[in-house]
Amino acid sequence: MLKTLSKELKTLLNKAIVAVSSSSKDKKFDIELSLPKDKRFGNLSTNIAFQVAPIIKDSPFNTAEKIKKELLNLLISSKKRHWIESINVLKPGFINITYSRKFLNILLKLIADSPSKFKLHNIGRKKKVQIEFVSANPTGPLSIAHGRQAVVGDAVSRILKACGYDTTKEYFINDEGNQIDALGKSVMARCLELEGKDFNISEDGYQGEYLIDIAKDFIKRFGKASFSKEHLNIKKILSVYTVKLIMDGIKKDLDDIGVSMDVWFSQKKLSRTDAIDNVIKKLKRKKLIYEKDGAVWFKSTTYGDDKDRVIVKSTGEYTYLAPDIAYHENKIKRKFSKVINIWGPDHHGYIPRINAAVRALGVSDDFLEVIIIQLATLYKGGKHISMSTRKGQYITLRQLIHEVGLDVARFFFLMRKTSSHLDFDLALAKKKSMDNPVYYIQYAHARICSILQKQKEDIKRLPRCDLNQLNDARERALINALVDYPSAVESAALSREPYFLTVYLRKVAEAFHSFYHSHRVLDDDLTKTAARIKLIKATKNILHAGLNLLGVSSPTNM
RNA sequence: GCGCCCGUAGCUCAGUUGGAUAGAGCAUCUGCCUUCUAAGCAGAGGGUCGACCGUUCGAGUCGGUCCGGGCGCGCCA
Repeated sequence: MLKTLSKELKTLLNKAIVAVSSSSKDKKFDIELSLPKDKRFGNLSTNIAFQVAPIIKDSPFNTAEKIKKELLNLLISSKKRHWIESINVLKPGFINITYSRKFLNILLKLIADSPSKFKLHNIGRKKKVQIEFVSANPTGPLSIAHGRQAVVGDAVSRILKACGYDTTKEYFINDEGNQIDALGKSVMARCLELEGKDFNISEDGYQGEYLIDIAKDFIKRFGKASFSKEHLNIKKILSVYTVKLIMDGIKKDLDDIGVSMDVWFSQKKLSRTDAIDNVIKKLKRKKLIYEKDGAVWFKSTTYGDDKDRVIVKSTGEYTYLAPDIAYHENKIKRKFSKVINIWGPDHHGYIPRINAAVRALGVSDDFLEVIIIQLATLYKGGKHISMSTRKGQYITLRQLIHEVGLDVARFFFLMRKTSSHLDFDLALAKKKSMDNPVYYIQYAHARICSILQKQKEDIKRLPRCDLNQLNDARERALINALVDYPSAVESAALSREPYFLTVYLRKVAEAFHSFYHSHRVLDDDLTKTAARIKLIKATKNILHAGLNLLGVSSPTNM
């Protein structure tokens, strides 16, 4: 309904502009109807007069007045005229549109009684979108940084799905290569250590203590005797075994933070096919491959990279780029219309080359989208907690979830723009008080549930609901906040920024708490009660839907 | 040196293709629990938007130069 209305308004505005300025007939204006930052400017606002003013050589304010006049005339013959309360022109030249009471009532009833029909704009149209995220090397437990990537990826996926996209969440497992060999060696060293033999973990090895457990586990299952430094086979088996155990751990960590992947894509399996060789051949045919210094190079500069990249080392081994190009070719073959990669900031230098590769494979510029999630740093009461992966001195994602819980962890990870560093204050996250924005929102939901429960017990029958009863400023503010939901979700979807939703939900919760304190829902006046019950049901549905898109629960009592 | 992110209230941050009086939360201060959850509400104070130029009807937002902070620049993955 909201979409129908805004579409209609845009058409009418365009007609109005043509009427105002006969000269601009061929110029099509991209009219934007945005949510004003303050509700006293109405429900929708447009700055179109600023664009038209220079053309008709009049002030923005006068232009706005002229457009408004035309718009009002056009509206008379529109079926949607009853949905508009007023159109106002304000100071510099904004045109503000306010929904009618009737329209708001229709929306409110819809949200309260059949939220599934209060549709989000179907901007996705079932387009296949793949979101690849986390894809952490299986060399250790997930870090806080991975946690943020996981939660953002998951929330973006939920939000896109809600907007009509067909999403696939995917994890690329880097289960072969030098790092995996180093991992095997490190576990081998731990095994030797456990047997009291000589051992050393090399510079590029992994020193995390979690490997000791894996070593113990391995010895328990396969016995001691098999170990000596010469056993290369054992080392291989050990790598495979370790990767599997670590991946199990990673899957569990993701599960614990509410993230489930649709596809686990193994690099090793990809390597077993001819995919990598084939894709290199394909690039060769396009004359994008050459040899230099004994290595094979990909001419990524053709597509905007600042230097060409090695894909086969002089040793004959692939660099990481080779399987990754093959992986992206695989994504293309799977007919996704868009692929979103979510990476940590340490990978941003990698974007031009993978972009070059994807374009070399012949898909359009906007096929691949890379989102860099800035780091999340942990604080405890203002003190920074430093971390180092290799040395294994860090707080893992698992420990964090254990300390603050899934809901808080997820919400905190989503609270900031992905391009901003995130300060995660453990002390704040653990507080069960109003400082904690998660509880603030969940508390609103729980309060509503409690009132609804009481209403069920106390009042048997409510009179017919008249939503015009909701006439106080706070009630109207709450209604206005509720109807912005589709717009908030859409902003989050298009910008791939779930934090829009966290901000929006806070606003709704605030409007509710404020309403709650100035009005009793269960009033002696049962007509008022009936209307307010409808209002809080609608609020509950919006809070629930929004929290759900973030993967945060909506408790019925707290 | 090059590239990316950031610099807005004491702290953590919003500010949607440039737009209306620069906003929240925390912290500080003042009020509010005999009535549906006080994990709450109402209100107050707090700003040279890092600096300087420029673009224009209009700049926190765009461009340039500089200052400050974080990260990345492998035949690692």
